Amino acid sequence: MITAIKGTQDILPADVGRWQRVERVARSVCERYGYAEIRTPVIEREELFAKGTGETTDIVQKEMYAFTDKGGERVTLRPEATPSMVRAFVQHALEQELPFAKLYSLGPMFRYERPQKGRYRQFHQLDVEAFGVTDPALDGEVIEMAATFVAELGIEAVELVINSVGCAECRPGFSAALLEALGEQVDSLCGDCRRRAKTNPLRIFDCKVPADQPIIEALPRTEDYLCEPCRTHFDAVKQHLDAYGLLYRVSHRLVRGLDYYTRTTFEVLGSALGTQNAMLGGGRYDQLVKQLGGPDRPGIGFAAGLERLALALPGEAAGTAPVDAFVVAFGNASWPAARLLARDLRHAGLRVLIDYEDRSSKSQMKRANRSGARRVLLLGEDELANNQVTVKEMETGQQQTVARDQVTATLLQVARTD
RNA sequence: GUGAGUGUAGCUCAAUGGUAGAGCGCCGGACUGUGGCUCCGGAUGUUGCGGGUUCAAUCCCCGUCACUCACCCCA
Repeated sequence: MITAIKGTQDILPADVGRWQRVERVARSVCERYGYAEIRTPVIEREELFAKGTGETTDIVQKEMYAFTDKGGERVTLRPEATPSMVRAFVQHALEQELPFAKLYSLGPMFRYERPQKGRYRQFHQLDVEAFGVTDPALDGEVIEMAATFVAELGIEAVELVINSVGCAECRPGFSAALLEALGEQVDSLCGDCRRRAKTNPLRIFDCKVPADQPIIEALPRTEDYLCEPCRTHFDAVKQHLDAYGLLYRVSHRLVRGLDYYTRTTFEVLGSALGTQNAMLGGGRYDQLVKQLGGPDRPGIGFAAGLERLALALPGEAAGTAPVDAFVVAFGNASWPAARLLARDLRHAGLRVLIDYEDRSSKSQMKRANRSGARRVLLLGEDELANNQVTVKEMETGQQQTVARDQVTATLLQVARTD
C-alpha cells in the first residue's frame, strides 16, 4: 500500500467542514481589517529563507525541504511565509500599488521535523503581514485582530502573551548582559542551553528543563535593557491593548525562534493542543524588508497554525451539504428517464444523487436513506406512463405524485423551506 | 537527530505458546415497485515486515518499518 508520507495528512470529507470554517473566518476577519489576499509560490530560492528567516535558526539549519533542481538552482519548499510575503512586496513594489500594504495568505508550509500532536511536516498557516508603519497603533491593531480571529472561531481558554525583544540598537547589549550574568553557570545548564548561549543567548529563555529554571529566572530581563525608543514603543503597544480591553500577559521569556523579530513579539496560546500550544505567533520585523534588498520599511505580522486552530475548534463540524433529493428508478426501463430527471434538477441548482449499476429498488432506497437525502423521487413504469414522479419525504414517509413538468418547481420550493 | 508507547478485518477492539473473534460498517435476502427497526445469510485478515527460540509463535526474543506522544524547535 502506498501511504501518505510522514507528517502529511489527508483531510477527509468528515473533517473538511472544520477547515472550511477556519478558512472562512480567516478570510472574513482579514478583509474586514483591510488586508488583501496574496498567493505566493510554495517553492522559493533557498537563499530567501537563509537571509530572511535566519542562518542560525533551526528552521533553516535542519528543517528545510531544500534541494538542487534540474537547472542547478538551490530551491526549497517554504518553511514559513513571511520571507515570501516580503519578497513579493519588494519584487512588485507593492508599497506603490496599495494604499495600505496589508497582505494575507493561506497555504501550506513544509518543515522536516518529527511529527507530533499539532505539528506536521506539511502544515497550513494563515499569514498576515503589514508593511510601512512604525506606529504602535498598528501593533495594537494586529494583535487585536489576531485575538478577534481566535474569538470568532469560538475558541476559548486562550492566553495572549506579549513581549518586546528590542531592536538592533539595544539587543546586542542585552545579549552581552545575559552572557555576562551567566558567567560560569553556563556549564551547569542543559546541553541545549549551552548551544543557545553560543548561537542566540535570548533563546535560553525558551528552556523548559526544571534544573535550569533557577538560573534562568535570575537572569536580566529584556525590559531592563530596552533602549528609550523601544521602551516607549512597547509602553504604547500595551496602552493600545488596554484600550481595546484585551487581557494579556507580558512575558520577558517570549523570545521566539526567528532571527528577524524586533520590538513587539506575541503569541496566542491555547489549551487542549498537547504541548504544541501556540495557535498563532508573530511580531514586528523592522529590518527584514531592507535586509532582503527592499526599501527601508518596517513590518509586522503573524502566522496562525490552521491545524492547531482546527484542533481547538469547539463543537461538531458541519458535515457536507445535505442532499436535496435522491432519484430512484423502479425497474430497469426507467433509468433513462430517471437520469434526465436528475440532470434537470441539478441544472436547477439542487443537490441530487442517483444510483448506478441497475441496483434493486430496495438497495437504492437504502442508499438514499444513507445519503441523508431529504426526499426520494420515485420513477417507475406507472409514473412513466402517467408522466408523473412520486415524491417521498424521507422523514415522514409521506408520498405524493407530481406531474413531471412540475417537479423542478415543486422541489425548488420545498428545498427552500428545508 | 533523541526518548517512550503502540502495531490483529474498512473502523473500534478482544483472544490464546497449538495458524483468530466480537461490535459497528459493508453486501444480499425476508418485503418480485419503497429506506430507517427487526430477523436470516455472506465477504474481507499473509495478526506491519524480516529473522530467532520452540514440535508449534499473533503471543516470547532481536532487528526493521509505520504510527502516536514527548524532547529540540515552532504554527
